[in-house]
Amino acid sequence: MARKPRQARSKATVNAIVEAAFIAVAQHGPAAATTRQIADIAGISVGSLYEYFSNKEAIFGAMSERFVADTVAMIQPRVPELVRKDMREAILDMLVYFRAFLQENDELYLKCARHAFTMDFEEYLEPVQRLLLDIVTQHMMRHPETARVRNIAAMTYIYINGGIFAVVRHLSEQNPSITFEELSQGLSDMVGHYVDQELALAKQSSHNRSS
Amino acid sequence: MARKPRQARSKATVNAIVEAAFIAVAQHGPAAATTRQIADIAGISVGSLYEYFSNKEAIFGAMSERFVADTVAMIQPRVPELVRKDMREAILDMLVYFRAFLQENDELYLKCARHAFTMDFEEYLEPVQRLLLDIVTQHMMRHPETARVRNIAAMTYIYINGGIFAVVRHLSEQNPSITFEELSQGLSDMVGHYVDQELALAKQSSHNRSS
Amino acid sequence: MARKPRQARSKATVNAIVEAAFIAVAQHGPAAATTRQIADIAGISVGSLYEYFSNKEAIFGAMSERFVADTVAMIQPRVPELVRKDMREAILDMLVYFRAFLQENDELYLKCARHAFTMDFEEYLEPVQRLLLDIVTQHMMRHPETARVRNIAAMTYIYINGGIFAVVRHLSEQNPSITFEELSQGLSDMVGHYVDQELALAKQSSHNRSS
Amino acid sequence: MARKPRQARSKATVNAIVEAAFIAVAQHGPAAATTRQIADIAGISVGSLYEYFSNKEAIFGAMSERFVADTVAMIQPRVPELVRKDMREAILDMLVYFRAFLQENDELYLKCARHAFTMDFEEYLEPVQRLLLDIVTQHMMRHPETARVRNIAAMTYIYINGGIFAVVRHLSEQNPSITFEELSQGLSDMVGHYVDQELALAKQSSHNRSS
DNA sequence: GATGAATGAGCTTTCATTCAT
DNA sequence: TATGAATGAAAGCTCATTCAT
Repeated sequence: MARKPRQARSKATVNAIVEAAFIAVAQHGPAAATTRQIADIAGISVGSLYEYFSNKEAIFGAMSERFVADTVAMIQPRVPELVRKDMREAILDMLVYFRAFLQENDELYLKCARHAFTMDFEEYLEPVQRLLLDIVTQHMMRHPETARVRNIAAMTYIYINGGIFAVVRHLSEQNPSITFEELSQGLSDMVGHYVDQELALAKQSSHNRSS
Repeated sequence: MARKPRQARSKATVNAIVEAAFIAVAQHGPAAATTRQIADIAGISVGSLYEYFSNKEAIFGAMSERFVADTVAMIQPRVPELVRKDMREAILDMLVYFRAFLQENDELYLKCARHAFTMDFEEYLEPVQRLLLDIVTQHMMRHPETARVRNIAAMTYIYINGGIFAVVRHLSEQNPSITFEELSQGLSDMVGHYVDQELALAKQSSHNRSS
Repeated sequence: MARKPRQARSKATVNAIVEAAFIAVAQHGPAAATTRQIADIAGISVGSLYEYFSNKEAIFGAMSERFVADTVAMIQPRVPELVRKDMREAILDMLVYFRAFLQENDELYLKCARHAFTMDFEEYLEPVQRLLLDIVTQHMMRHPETARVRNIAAMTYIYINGGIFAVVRHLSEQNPSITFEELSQGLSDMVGHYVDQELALAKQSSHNRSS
Repeated sequence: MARKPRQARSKATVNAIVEAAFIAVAQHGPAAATTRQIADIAGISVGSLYEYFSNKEAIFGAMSERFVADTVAMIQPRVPELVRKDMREAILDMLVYFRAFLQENDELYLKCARHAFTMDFEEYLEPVQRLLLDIVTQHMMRHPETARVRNIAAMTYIYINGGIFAVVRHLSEQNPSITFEELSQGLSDMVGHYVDQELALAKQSSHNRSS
């Protein structure tokens, strides 16, 4: 069982371990990353590693939490700016931010994200989902006309899951068949057009009803 | 004399191994599935297993190929029917087919697909992409007006990657926040609306140009 | 989980492992005896050891069974001879047999027995208890007068537990304060005198009652 | 100035460590009891523990000494009373005292004693032996007729070793085949009858000789 | 070809012991 | 003196791979 060392130094060590774990997983994948590697990269002994985490699984858990926290921290401060923008532009911006985030530190997060779908880290993803739903909600309040769009929940689900996966996959590919600009433009237009079309249909249907 | 029989038996054994591997991976995940388990399920010895595959990795490779081949074999015969249909309906049909495919044999493929994003099976995905692009192309030839839609490559890319992932994830979830019908309707509308909107924009722009 | 190899060779290997375990435990005690040591002594690899036993505990279990089986096998053929003899002589004989048994193979069993009280091998001891009780019963049938002795169960309990322990301890001591002859004579007389006294009391009491 | 207090505190800490060790061993057995546990239970740091004991082994040694000292301290004050009593009664009393001693503090000593036969604590047992021999000697001086009993040393050896072991084993059993009363009565009678029989034989033999 | 017992490197995890603070 | 984080040797156990039969 992991002892609970105090405060300052301990926090730094926990940090170092989690960072080392990201590096090890990026290099070898989660199955092949060993506790020894992680300890070595973190510059500590295996014994110390187990002072801070009760087992390998716990390290992976901390990685997920960290990844999610960093993702949220990256998007959070940009929310006000995003909700003010036009939807297509907001999505494009987010995709660009997301790409930069994944490519930081020699693509550390990107390399891990490739494997992340294996780890049961989906349970940790909830804060990200909540944040994105929050953005959608705020955006809708500022652009009330979009409230008429049907099936918002499904669209958000598709966009979050499919969008994230498509981006991660694209950035991981050696020779992608399309450019990142085409991809992000496509995602942005797919959502944008969908909303426009829904609004057109809504207007038309209300017109029909009133006539 | 008996030259074929030997090859036939070989093929049958290879088949049995790959099927056993699917079962083992579905049960324990790719990292925890052992060669012993696979051999046992296949009803052969570990020694024989290595007669047909040079190592565990090779089995995973064969699984990817098989998965892709089966996917293609499932869609292929329905292509004529699909390209004849309205786009939204065609997509809905494909999603239903895909779901049935993943859920066959006690969700054998679904359970494997959850982990599949780890294995470097993406490189094998190309035949599926080609098939879907082929469907799109054929569809466009039968519905020439859609030829004006821009960015077809990107849309297909997004749809294939995002769509597949969203479906696999959705089917794997215990308590999905949306129903499969909402998901498939969403995916179908997202593409359908996108195309409609593109066509509307195209018409409008050609109108502008001609005036 | 321990595979179950077949027949001949496997039986020999299992034997070798158990014997190696006795040697290792005799040398280092059960807590300090490692699977590596056992495998080395048995002349096999650690991997093989786990082909035959699912874990260290299982090896200890097999040791207990083996020890008990050997003990029974040593006494069993002498039962007819023992039950025919006078009680004191029978006990002396058994103690001499038991000593020889413990001192076989460079005191292999003796060295292990010292630690045996730790391992929960008491549950395996039942066959030995049953055998000794059987001897007592047979003896009583041949010497019907002893049937009047009270508290046979308690005496047997004390003799088995206390006697075995006293002998093991004595043989383990560097400088025992008494000789083995004194010890065995003492045990034999303790039981013999007890029975004689009980019979004397019984006779006297029946005499009193009849008068 | 403050010279004693330091020693006093030292002594108190050593005491706390030994008591903690008893608790840890009772809970987990000697092999599984860790220095960390012992330090935690003692309310000190591992570092301090090594200030007072050079290693784990030394703690076990102190436990043995303490156990023996406590045993002696328990019997010592009752010696005058015991030597005055009839032998059978004296033995019964001692067994009852011993049981109470083992069952004190939620069976702390009993739980440890089960494992004690492993630790080389036998070398420390000598003071107990000396005490019991002393009791026997004093008893004989008060009951001079018993001086004719042969083999006193062997009887004492058997009684101490066999008796202690039988009692510890009995108290540890879930479903003992005999009651504690039967056991203690048996032990007391075994010794009592032995002595009576010896005296009878001695009288008879002296009679024979004188005639 | 088929077998499966044998291998042993290598994994996760524990814990007695040390030593800078 | 007291602390407890750090250490790392060493334990139990697994499993991909080989090879004698």
